[in-house]
Amino acid sequence: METNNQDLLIALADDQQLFLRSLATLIDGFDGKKVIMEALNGKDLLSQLEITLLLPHIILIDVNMPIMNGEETALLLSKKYPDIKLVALSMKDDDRTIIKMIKAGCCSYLLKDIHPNELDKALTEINNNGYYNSDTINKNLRRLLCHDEAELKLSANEQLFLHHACSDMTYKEIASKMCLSEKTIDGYREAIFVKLNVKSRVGMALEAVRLQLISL
Amino acid sequence: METNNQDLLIALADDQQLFLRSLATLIDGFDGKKVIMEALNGKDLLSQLEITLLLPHIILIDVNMPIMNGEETALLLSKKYPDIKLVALSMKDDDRTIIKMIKAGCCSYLLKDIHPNELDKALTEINNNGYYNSDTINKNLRRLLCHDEAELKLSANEQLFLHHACSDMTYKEIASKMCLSEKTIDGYREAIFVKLNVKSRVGMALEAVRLQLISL
DNA sequence: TTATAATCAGGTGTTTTTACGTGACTGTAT
DNA sequence: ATACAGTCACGTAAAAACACCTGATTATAA
Repeated sequence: METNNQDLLIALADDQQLFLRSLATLIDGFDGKKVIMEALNGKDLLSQLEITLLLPHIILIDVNMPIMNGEETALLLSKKYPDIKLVALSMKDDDRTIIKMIKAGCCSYLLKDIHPNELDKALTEINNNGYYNSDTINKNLRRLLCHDEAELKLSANEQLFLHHACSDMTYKEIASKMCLSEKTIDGYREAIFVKLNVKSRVGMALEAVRLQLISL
Repeated sequence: METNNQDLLIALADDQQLFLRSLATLIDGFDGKKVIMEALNGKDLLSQLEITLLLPHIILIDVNMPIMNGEETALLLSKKYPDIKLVALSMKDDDRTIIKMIKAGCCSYLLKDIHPNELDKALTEINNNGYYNSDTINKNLRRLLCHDEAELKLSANEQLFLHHACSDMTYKEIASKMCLSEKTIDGYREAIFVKLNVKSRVGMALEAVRLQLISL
């Protein structure tokens, strides 16, 4: 692999192989930009970074990956390689995800349906200024950061309960599976009803899916 | 745009612009293959086809698109342009979606996480043989086509009920909203429980989301 | 130390959901 | 005409879900 001293070096992490390889091809076509690393998940990316002699300047990280997702990956990377600029890449532009990735150390959040020209521009700006935010994301950012404290916090047990609750199991069965009293389970239920602002188990389950607290 | 007489001409439809353009770049790099059309949705694709003088040999269609989704698009295309080979492109490999797209006229179903080499091979084979199916899809195909008749059929009222059931409303409220007896509603519930093979309203709601009978 | 919050657990009673059986009324295909 | 599938409706009883209350324990902060 030939690289120029002047090149802006990029690493990619995305579980969709076709997109990953395509994007690499596209970026290699950009002026002065070179993809030096392609990973299929966060773990893959980290192990590649450990053995490489040539670190990238910018890493594009898909938010939804198996094995190690975007948030975990970004958190680890921002600690271990604070000089590398991290960019979140996602299909969705929901508030919570954006906040999550920014807090995890990303200096930008790009949607997968942007135009290649904007990506090119974004990479250049991130290299020059250290950040880039698309208009659509930007206009919400202040509001997002203000509401940051209103974020949803579930305890470990509440999260586990929520997962079990998104099934055909009864609360009794869940209590038994979690080795807790039915009444404790009932407490979790009430707490989550309030936090998610719902009035029934169905509402809770669907809201959990919407907020991506659980995946289908 | 320069094309060679020998080139295999490809059209693409995908709502994620970055993927669309990247994929085009990738495919253009394949030997003897040329992307001559890129559309962001089914409607866009159809209107481009109507005004073009140069029809593609193969069209890659994303299953999930806004405005006009993959299934509708494939159905229309296979009627209007029976000579063009249609290929479904999707992130998910769930049975129902595959069946849907094959029935809509696609001669192949490819996952977005395949390796570029396999895509290249697939395109060549589709041009030569008229079809291509990846191993993972292929091994299920016979089973899928057998179970085809077991497809899910909900009456209009059952569908409406299902939508209402995916909310915080009680069955009583749903009955009132649908101007039906609670007992009738109860009948819908039982029928859908059997059809979706679930044992509770939560299971029903989540399964409905999984099967994309309802959207969030 | 006291206060504060988080977690776990129990009690009581109501409402909702679920299971199962029955029958009437359509339309329509044989 | 008969048989069949689909829709709507009612009844009963048990199980599950929900609301609102209390108190014990533990950890952490003021």
